[in-house]
Amino acid sequence: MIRLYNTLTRKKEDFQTIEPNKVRMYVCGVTVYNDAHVGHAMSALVFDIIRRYLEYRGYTVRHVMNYTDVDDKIIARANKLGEDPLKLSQRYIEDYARDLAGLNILPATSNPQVSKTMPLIIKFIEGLIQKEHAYAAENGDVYFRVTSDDDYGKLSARKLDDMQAGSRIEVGEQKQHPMDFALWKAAKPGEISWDSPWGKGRPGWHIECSAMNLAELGEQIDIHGGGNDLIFPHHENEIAQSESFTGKQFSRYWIHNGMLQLGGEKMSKSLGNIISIKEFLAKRDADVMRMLVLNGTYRAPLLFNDETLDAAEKSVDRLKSGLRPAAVSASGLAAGSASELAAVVNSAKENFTSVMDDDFNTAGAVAVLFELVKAINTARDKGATDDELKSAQDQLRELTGVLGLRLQGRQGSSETDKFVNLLIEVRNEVRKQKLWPLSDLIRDRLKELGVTIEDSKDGTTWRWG
RNA sequence: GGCGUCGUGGCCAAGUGGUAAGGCAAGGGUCUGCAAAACCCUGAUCACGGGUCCGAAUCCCGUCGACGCCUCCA
Repeated sequence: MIRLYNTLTRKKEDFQTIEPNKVRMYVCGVTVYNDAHVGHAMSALVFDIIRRYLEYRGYTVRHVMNYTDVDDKIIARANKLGEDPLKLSQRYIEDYARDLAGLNILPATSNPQVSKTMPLIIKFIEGLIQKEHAYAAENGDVYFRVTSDDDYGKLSARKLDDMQAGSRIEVGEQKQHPMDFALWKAAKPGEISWDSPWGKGRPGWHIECSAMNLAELGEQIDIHGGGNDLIFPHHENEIAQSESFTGKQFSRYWIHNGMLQLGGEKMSKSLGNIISIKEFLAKRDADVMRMLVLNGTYRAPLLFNDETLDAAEKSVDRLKSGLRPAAVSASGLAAGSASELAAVVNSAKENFTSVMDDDFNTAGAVAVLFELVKAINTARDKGATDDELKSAQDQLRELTGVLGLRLQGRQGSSETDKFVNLLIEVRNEVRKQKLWPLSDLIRDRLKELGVTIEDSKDGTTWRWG
């Protein structure tokens, strides 16, 4: 039984899907107006890991991630660049998809866009007006009436009375209550707009997700996810809209990831302390970012700096060490050692599942994998053959795969490998003659070229990386 | 100010009632011409102060501190 922490109840709960063995999961995507940063990567990774694990546990996951392609910032950027806003956002949608692929994140089952959901959004708003949960203002804006929703504030644990102090009304807004929020915004001159019963305009931020949820997954979903900075107001307002519209519970479980921290602060576009996914991938392997996330708790803040990244990189290397082939001199394991290895392999899967079932405890899961690595390496040191290592290494590959780690070493071409082998051969001759300075020179120079040499009493091995 | 999350060894970080997983770093050792890798060994009583309990890092109260939200935001 999987248990997960539900923001709605602030407790861990048993995971029960609406339909047996099927999961309807909606995760808030990004607003596409410039390069996505590693904070977005964290969120995408968290839900990729959750999705992979649910699939590993036998669920069919319908994973929807939206793109907000109509928005103030997109319009502002497009105006600045003299570009059509929808073309601009389309460009960044493709760009983000590439970033995610670079991070080995599985494509969502579906990626709806606001600009392609207009008829349903308008229908949704009309429905809310009919039920008196919303009202059109004279200027063509439409607002959601928060006082019409009895349990408004339940997700973020706020009460309307407590919130009014901090709220504000922009010039030109015609709200009946300060906390009312826009479902539809009347177009300003020159802005991209769509026709509606309230005149030309475009949707507010929150309504799109409610509408796309309905279109893609139906009235009720199992999991709704996103960064914890979306709890209020975005997700709170989504609940208000959807539940007021359908009269049913919207999402059973709400999962929120913590924020990536850069220098003690949340990384965000508005703070400007940004490292883009592209910049990251130019310097480090995708596995490093994933390991950074895996080593922590998805709900907690995640420290992103050279120190934590270096450690993550070393951790990835360590996992890879378990996949190395048998020693050159491997002559087979003694019976006792073979059964020790078998015992760890047998318990690994069970332990892995048991910790992951507990609210996706990836840090615990990684610890299980390190135990497996240690057992494999110990067996190799004791003379295990490739054959004897196989089932353990298969297990390691399977479980790291569930977490989305690739553990690929750098590859050379068969051409370059020939030359490396030649150099190793020459070096071995040099070593026989005990010409150590020359031998070490070859090793050092190859290291600079990305080839690591390891000598043992039984021979020399090498690898890229 | 309000609401929320959290405070575990040098760093990252599991564990949420029965005497503290794992990774990184550091030190010692085996192996090695040297190195690297791998393996073995070495370290914390869990922010602080009260309380509940036979027993608490784990529950309750308080203090201090950090972060997030309350405005766009993964």
